[in-house]
Amino acid sequence: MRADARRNRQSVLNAAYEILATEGLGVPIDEIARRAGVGAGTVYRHFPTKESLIQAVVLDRLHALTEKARSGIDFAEFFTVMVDAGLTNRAIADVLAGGGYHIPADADAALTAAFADLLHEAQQRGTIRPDVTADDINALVTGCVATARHRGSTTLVQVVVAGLRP
Amino acid sequence: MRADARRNRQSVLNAAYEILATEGLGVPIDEIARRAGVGAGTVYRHFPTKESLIQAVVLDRLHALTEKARSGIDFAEFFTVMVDAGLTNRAIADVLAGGGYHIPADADAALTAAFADLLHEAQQRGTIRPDVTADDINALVTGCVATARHRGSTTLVQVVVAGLRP
DNA sequence: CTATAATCGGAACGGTCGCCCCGTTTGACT
DNA sequence: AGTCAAACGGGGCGACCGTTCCGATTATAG
Repeated sequence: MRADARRNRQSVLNAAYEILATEGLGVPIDEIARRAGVGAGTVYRHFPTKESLIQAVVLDRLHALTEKARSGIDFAEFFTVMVDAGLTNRAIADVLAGGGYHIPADADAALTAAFADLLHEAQQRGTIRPDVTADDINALVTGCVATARHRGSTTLVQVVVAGLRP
Repeated sequence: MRADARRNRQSVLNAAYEILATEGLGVPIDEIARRAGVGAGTVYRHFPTKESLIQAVVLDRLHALTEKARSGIDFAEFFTVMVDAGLTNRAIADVLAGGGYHIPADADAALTAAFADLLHEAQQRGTIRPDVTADDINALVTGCVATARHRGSTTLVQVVVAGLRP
């Protein structure tokens, strides 16, 4: 690959990462291009569709979360990790909320599976109610993120964690 | 007011109510007009903006919820009432989720106040944790609605209600 | 019945956004 | 240095949507 192409690709990724984190999935491609100092056409050469760019930016975040879930972390703590991820990165929050764009099945499934395992383990150990599913948790994360965003506090997390006990 | 005007106004209201309930706030005005059997211009004669039409359709629902909150209902039960409202009427869910359109301050405030009173009372009586706010509950309602929509169950409501106890 | 003013309908406007096209530039290899 | 394919960029297209406009229509008063 040509040097300028590689450079531009990286610029686009950096710009996309920053803007998506602060603005969410709604930003126009043109703005990402402008911030990267390239034309919109260049963005589309490297990422054939907006969805693919979003994936490129978001996937490693999801992988990081998956790893974290696999690291023997306490379930309740992992819950706060996910809320933090959504708070820090608006694109992540949008993705977790199921906001429009499609995430490739394998990555999504990997996170879901790791997450489900963690949940299941906690349920076996008796620290988490047996009747909740990974989907439920996802919704709760989304709710916590939404509240925590428009005022400071994260007391909701404690409420939810308390409710998750048997 | 001319008879046909009144008739059309009612048609628009009916159509808007139905479609907003099933599709949410995202439906184009043209579709509401089509369903009402009128032109888009007619819709705009009666409701100068999409927001005003949405208000006309949604406000009495909010008032109904407010009354319910004032009727001495149990707090936990009221929680499920709100979730049901969001499940039955997608527009309500969108509004509760703070989805874009502006609801006039007085109606919003009335619901918020009634809701806050109910919450406060329950907290005085010791059935609800003292450190949650009405905003928190709203987020939880939204989360519950989201989950309950894309699969059947409403176990989340029980989780949340359990978590809300001191 | 007729005049007239309110009402109607839907084509058209303006703005936004994802995506494509193509004339121009530029990096890399000889 | 010269060549040329790869990469660039930004104008433009098409779709969508809220809103407006205006010629056609129709209800109603006299």
